[in-house]
Amino acid sequence: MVVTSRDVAKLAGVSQPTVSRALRDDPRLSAATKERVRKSAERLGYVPSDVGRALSSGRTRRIGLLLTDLENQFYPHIIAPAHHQLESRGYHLMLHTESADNEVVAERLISHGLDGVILATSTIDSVVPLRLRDRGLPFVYFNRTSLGVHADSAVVDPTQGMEQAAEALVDRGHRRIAGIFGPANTSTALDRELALREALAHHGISIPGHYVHRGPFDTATGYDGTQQLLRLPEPPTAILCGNDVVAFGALNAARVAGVDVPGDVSIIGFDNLPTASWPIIRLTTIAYDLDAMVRRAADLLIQRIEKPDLPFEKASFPSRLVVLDTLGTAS
Amino acid sequence: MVVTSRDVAKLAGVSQPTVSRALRDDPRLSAATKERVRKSAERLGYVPSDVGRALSSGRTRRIGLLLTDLENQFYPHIIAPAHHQLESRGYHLMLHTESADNEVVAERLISHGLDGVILATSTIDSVVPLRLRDRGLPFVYFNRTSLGVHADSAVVDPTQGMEQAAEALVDRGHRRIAGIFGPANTSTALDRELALREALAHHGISIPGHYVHRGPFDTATGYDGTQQLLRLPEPPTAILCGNDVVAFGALNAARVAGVDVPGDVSIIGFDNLPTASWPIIRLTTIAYDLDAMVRRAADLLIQRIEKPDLPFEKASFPSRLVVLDTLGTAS
DNA sequence: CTCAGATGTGCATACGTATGCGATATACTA
DNA sequence: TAGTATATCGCATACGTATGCACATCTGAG
Repeated sequence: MVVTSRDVAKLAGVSQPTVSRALRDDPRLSAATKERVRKSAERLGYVPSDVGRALSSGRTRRIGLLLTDLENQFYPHIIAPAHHQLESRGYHLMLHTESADNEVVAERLISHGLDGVILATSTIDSVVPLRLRDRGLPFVYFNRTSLGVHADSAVVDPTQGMEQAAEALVDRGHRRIAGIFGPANTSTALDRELALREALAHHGISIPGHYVHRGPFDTATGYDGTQQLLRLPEPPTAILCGNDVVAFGALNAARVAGVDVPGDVSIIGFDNLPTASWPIIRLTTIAYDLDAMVRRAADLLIQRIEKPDLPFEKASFPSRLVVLDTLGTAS
Repeated sequence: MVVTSRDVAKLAGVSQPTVSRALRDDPRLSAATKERVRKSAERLGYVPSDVGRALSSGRTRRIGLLLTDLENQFYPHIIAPAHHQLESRGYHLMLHTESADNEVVAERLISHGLDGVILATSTIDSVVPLRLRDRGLPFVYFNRTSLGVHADSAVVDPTQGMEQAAEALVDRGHRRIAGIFGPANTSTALDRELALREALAHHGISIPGHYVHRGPFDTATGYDGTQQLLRLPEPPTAILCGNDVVAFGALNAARVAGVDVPGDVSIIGFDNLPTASWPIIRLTTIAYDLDAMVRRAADLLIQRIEKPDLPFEKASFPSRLVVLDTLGTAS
């Protein structure tokens, strides 16, 4: 039914191993033989089976990208650069979207025979990294890291961005500043909150408890948090959001509440998604080089796969404030 | 190094095939043996190798989803339902994002040993369907279809939605109606354009050539097209866009041009993406049940895989107009 | 003319699992 | 008690490719 290397071998008058070697351009074979094999392969429409290859070689050249919540606008933007970087280095991307982070997911990743995994939605208490480590399956943290299991990582350093944001806010007279952060079990949420608090502290400002909301990195979190903040007797004049998607929710809540942005309240995001700079949105946000970060994560993982004994590396990417229309002076 | 079924067999004091059967709950084995094997497997942390399983059984239970351009807001929304539907039927989703549609892509799909493929970004002249058919690899068209190769498909019927849009426009006094459609080599672009033209014809309206733009289903197409339309000596009072993403671009162009929506021009999209109903956007658009369509595509493909001889089926999903804020009366 | 070295190819086997079929033991029937 | 059916499991092998090693052929030097 399906054409195998044996069929090609028969047609070319060589052995099956010779077909294998010829198509992978083994230097020990003569040019004439290679050519003959190639011709035969093409004539039969032969396509090597990755499954056979994987079983025999013990490597699949496939790398998993573990995500939750692809509907979140953030994640799709890491797929294309990851795909390209991996392809350019001879690996294939295999996307796994799982809503949970548990033993089943870990088993699934292991059973697929991946050469490595990029973890993009780890929580600090994820179980997946533990299982992968036990199994000896290489992985890299992207964006978020986990506690307990050390590994290579590519992350954002929110410090500079938050310092610039704090300064920009203070310069415009803001003192009542609120934060709608991500889930408390993610490293990104914690890092950003800490960076913001430290930056504000330099200006003698702190964020009181009733100005703090936390939740998943989605629009609902931004919407609900903003709705509640705007109802306070003394609402904040600025809201810093855990990421752009949260900020979009905040913009929506402000619109529904009839509150002008940035006239009545300023809103700042994080990630600088393409959507943020749409003319109908023009969100002020904190930017970093997402593509470079993705490529770095891919490279770190491949390095780990090919040279397992190197020390772990943490690649940190700087951030900066991008001022568009949702930042104004305090009323 | 890695635990195999043989290791489990040795520990449980049975043969390797017995391990295979026990873990897949073969009714021929005694409950006692199964239990003993399960215990041993757990103790060793055994995870069956998909690679070995695939080679032996000839099936991977993996289904590919072929996409281009994941950065387009539309595509991420089909991944989650596809994933869930396939998992519920014992298959795994493997995402393939390719920028092109060519022989290389087809070979890649074939070599991966997939059991089937969902084609979500076919053009009418795609080569992939040809190769898959030649290879006997089952596939289903999602959303877009291709000419030449017949197969199962799940698509939108734009007729009702376009009729409702035409009526809504005419009722509001619109006569100068423009269209920014998708690429001329996609079935969706053609279907929608045709449906719109027919619907308008019922009201005695036609779309003149200078009111028509075409391009990829992205924001740039909507932006550029709208920019040009608004510059015309007699600009249209309404613009119907090939999909929501194009419409977002149109909204952006109107904003930059200082043109009020819907005061000066009405804009209508297609797809009803979550973003379309954001309070800061509130795009009037044509909706359909995207999730159901995805699930149907998955089911059709699985049916094709498991019962290859059934006649091809075309699942068509109705559409309807959702009126929000970007539709107004003609000025 | 012989032999070391280089070059090119085949043989045997391994990878991990699934499955047809046969073997053994047990239960049941007449 | 013999024979048949049933339950339970192992043996042998297949799946498609890669790779260590042996073998054969050829080249060129001494």
